[in-house]
Amino acid sequence: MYKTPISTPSCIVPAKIFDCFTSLTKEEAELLEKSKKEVLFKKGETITKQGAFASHIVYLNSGLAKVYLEGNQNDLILKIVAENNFLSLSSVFDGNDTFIYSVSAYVDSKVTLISIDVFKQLLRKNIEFSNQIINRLNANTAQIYGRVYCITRKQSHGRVADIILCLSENVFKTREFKLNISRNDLADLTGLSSESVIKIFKEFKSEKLINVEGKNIKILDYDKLEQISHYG
Amino acid sequence: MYKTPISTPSCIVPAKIFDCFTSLTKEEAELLEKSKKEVLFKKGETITKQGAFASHIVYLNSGLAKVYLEGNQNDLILKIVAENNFLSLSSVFDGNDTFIYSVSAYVDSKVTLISIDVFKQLLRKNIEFSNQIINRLNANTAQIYGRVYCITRKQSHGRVADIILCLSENVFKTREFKLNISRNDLADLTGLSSESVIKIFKEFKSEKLINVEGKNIKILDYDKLEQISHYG
DNA sequence: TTTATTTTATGATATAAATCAGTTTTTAAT
DNA sequence: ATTAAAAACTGATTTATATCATAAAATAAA
Repeated sequence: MYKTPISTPSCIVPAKIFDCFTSLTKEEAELLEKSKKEVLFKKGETITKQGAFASHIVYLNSGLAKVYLEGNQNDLILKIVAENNFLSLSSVFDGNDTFIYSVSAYVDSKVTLISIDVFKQLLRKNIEFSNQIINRLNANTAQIYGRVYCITRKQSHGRVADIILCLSENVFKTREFKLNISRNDLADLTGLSSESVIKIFKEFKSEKLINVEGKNIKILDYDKLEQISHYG
Repeated sequence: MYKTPISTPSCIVPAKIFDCFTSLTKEEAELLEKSKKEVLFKKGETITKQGAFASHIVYLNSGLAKVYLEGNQNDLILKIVAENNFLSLSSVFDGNDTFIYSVSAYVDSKVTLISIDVFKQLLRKNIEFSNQIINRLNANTAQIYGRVYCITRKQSHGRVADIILCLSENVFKTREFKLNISRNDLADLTGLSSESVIKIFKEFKSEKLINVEGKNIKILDYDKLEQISHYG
């Protein structure tokens, strides 16, 4: 029964107004424009594959995706990424030419691929851009630390409550939403088995904390869930 | 029984030759020199405190420290930091003025405190410096992802093997070393209870994988440990 | 519409690891 | 040198959660 030391939402990197590309000069923007490619990924498709050659920086223009580490039987979802966020920023860094995680689309998603060389050029040229990227990397760090804490220190009920709240607040931004994320993904998101997630959903429902009708979720007792998330 | 998808050492950010300060101009170096403070921390002392106001960037000149999230009863060690590395880089980022984790010294350690304002100025002025920091942040990300995987997907024996190997390879850089890290810290490092760590140490000893005499550890069967770490 | 396949659900059982309650050893303090 | 306190160790017990086996819904495909 600990109080969470971190208030950052653990499932997603908060997407404040973030458009680092506005800081580019006309010239730089043109360079980017020339070298980038927009691609549409369908629901369920793999956008980047762990272990594959990381030739591009991937930016999510619209849609919803999961970033995850692949295991043999279960994956571990590191974060959910919403529109206007990078999907593979950490691949920029020197001496790392493979994707350290996989990304796949939850819904149809529009993605921009930017050549790593061009991206590095921009980082080298434009200090404002570079600083915004630093901020983004740091936001990522805060998010992942929150997640590490959640998964390693909270027990099952707390983790499930955490994810429900995080999805509500940061992804769907309403207390009643259609969860286009499977129970199995919720398991990968909480580090639990899917059976455990389902059982806890049922418990939460019988305790009138949430209402679950198939994929539709409605949060009934926000405060209680928050309590479970913090002390669970 | 999965094969680890990530080969990054999970307990520490690999400390290659890394001295971002060499990229500073004379002028910038002077600015840094004027504003920085060197402080000596004794073994066990707290260097930064989670939740406290983050007024400085902290750089570890010499010594050994742990970066950890505080829980109510158990902490979670995010990483071990060796000399010539930053202890609190993620505090630079805009909109975050508190330390998101605590840092304490394992051995007597020399630390440089750099004003965040000056640090941000340097980031804004010197693009080479800024890029080196980006690299460092990305190395941190790779490390923490490795750790997340280790803690959430491996079971006890694999986690302990992982930590023994990581300490040997990356911290002490020899197969026989004096472990100035308590069993309790090993627990915080593996996400296990200290009793479990002790029992697994004992098992590894009886299986002749390691030799443990109090604080002295010697790795006897490196390959087997690696196997346990990967498939555990 | 029917069939096949995937996802969700449920209860019983197994098990990994925590907790507990001690003892012994080591380290620190007087 | 003696005492106090902290860390390390040990075995017994408990518990949280995974696994297993199987059924019911819900989607997708034919």
